Amino acid sequence: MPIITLPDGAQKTFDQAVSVLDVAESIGAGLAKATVAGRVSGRLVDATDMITEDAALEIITLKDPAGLDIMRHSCAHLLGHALKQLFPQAKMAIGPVIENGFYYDIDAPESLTPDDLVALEKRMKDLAKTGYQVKKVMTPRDQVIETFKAREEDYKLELVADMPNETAFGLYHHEEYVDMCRGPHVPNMKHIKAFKLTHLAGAYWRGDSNNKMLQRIYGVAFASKQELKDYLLMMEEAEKRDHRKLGKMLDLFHLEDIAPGMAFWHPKGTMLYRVVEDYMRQQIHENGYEEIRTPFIMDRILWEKSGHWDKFKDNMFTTHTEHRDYAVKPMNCPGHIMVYNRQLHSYRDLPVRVAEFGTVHRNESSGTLHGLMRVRSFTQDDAHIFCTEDQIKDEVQACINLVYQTYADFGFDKIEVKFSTRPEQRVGSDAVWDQAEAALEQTLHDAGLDFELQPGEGAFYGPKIEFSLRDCIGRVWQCGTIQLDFSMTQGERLNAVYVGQDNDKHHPVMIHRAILGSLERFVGILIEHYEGRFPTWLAPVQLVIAPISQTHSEYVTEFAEKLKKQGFRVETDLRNEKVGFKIREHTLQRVPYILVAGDQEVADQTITVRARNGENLGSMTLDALLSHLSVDVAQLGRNV
RNA sequence: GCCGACAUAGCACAACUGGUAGUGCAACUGAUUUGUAAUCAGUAGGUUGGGGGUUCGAGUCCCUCUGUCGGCACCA
Repeated sequence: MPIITLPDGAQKTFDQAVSVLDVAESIGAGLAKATVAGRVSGRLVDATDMITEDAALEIITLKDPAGLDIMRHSCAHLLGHALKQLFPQAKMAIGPVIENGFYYDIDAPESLTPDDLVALEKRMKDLAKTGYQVKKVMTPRDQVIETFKAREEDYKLELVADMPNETAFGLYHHEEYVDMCRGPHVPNMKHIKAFKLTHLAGAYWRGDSNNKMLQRIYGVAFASKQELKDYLLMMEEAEKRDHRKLGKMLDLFHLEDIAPGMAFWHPKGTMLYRVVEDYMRQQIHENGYEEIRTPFIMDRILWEKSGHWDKFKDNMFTTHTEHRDYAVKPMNCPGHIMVYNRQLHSYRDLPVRVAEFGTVHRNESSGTLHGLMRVRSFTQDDAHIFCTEDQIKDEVQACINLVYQTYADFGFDKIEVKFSTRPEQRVGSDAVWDQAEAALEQTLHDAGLDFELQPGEGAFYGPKIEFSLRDCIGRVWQCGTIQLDFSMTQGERLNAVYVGQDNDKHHPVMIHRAILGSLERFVGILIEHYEGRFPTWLAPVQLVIAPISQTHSEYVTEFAEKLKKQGFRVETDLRNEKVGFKIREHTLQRVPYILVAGDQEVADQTITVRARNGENLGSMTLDALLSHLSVDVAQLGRNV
């Protein structure tokens, strides 16, 4: 006689075991129709699962984020159902839920084409329309194995073998198609109303590059057709923000075959890059760092000592002259230790903070390259802090603060934080790693930051905190990082020392940190974040002045000179064109202000100001314009 | 690196099953002297990513290399 307690506190008593659907039915037919699953005492269950004891029950519909995920997961099964009808030889691997949708990895003898995707989607729609019931059957282990053997589902069999302690598995019967899943799933395919297969890609079985590459079919699914439509429209809009597209359109940079993964920065892109770099330079000078510059190419011996040669040589470019082997630096840390080591340091000197806009080269595998986001040559706003163990917490905290302050100035408020611990390939003892990981994690907790733990993802020399931003279509890119390193300063490595209070020599702890990370990547993210409509302080060209006719050219040129003297980036457009034509062009080039001068302005000694959004700010004197601009520039990227 | 797709003028794109490589914008020349998102006319621009092959004939078919795009693996 289960007593079911609903979220509002209401209780219902039943004579016998009931399913979630039964309870929903008892409340109302509409609710029953909308039910996709249930949450019984906090655990998600299928709508058809029986409740035998007293329980708290939440009925899950598509309005619930969990319901949406369940439907997406079922949509993956629907894909399986359609796929096996059209491609009976395909073997199903895994089909999980991801952000906004799902994918299914399959092993098929033929390569699927975009046309196949269209056909699959149509079959899925047809199948969903029939509104068939999904039957869940908890099936004993040997019977599951028998079922998948008969169906030659080798990958499912591997999955079963992977769970040796399970005695029974949930098999979901979608008419003739059978899939195995922990569930829950929708009870009826009528819940799947709005989906689209988006793209095909390769993916390794179990994410291991030693395994076979399967074909992955990606899809998105939403509760309603409208939401799907909105999503697709949003993605279409988002793609217009692509930094590679805007980089061409706004003449910021280009890439070419002759140097894959290395950007050619054009004058406007270089200006943007420099504004970012100069901002960061000011930040480091205000925060107690000293700027240095170290060589691009150093003897291989150094890299052997630092541990890079051992752990990182596949990604390093090398060169040699006469009888010496060199490597192009993939990181700045060894060079920074060279600078640190030129002096004997007292504990009183610590922390020593050395910073460099360090250009590094890494031989990234070809398939990883991606516009400015993943390149082979990039400049880091890198710094290394040499300090005592007692100083770690304060120094890491200061770095975290600098990250948040900097990102806010650039207009970012959504920052994803990750904490990565010891990888398999590493230097340093476990005791040292214990200490380093504990120190970083404690600081993260003290800073009150939510973070995602990434076990095994740390650098080879130490654990790291990562700060990531998203690009226009939601891909996550690591930007800032704080890494703790107890190893590289040791005697057997690069032997950095300081004289302690006890008059003995000690090895300092080294904190590797970058705020923006790669300037290339950060600028790429900025381009997408602002869709090229940079706030005035960042805009490569802040103002363009156009005369109404050529008789006003001299006035315009003089006006521009005055603005330039005040440090503004201003261009004149003296071309023999109509003002409407020029406005169109400079608007498309996203210039923050377009200034126009004709007879009226020359007579009044003013200029007419048009903002980027098309708003007419009226005629202003030079002084009025300067004060308007100074307010605009001072807010940086905040409130933009 | 792996799977798949793609590569045509500075840019965006055309070119039926193999049969004379085009259009728009930009560029250049000239006219126009312009008041807030495109003034008009003309000119020039290409070893169709590189190499090889099939064919009477290749942008188109095949092989190969390079690069790009979407993922996967990688990401200090």
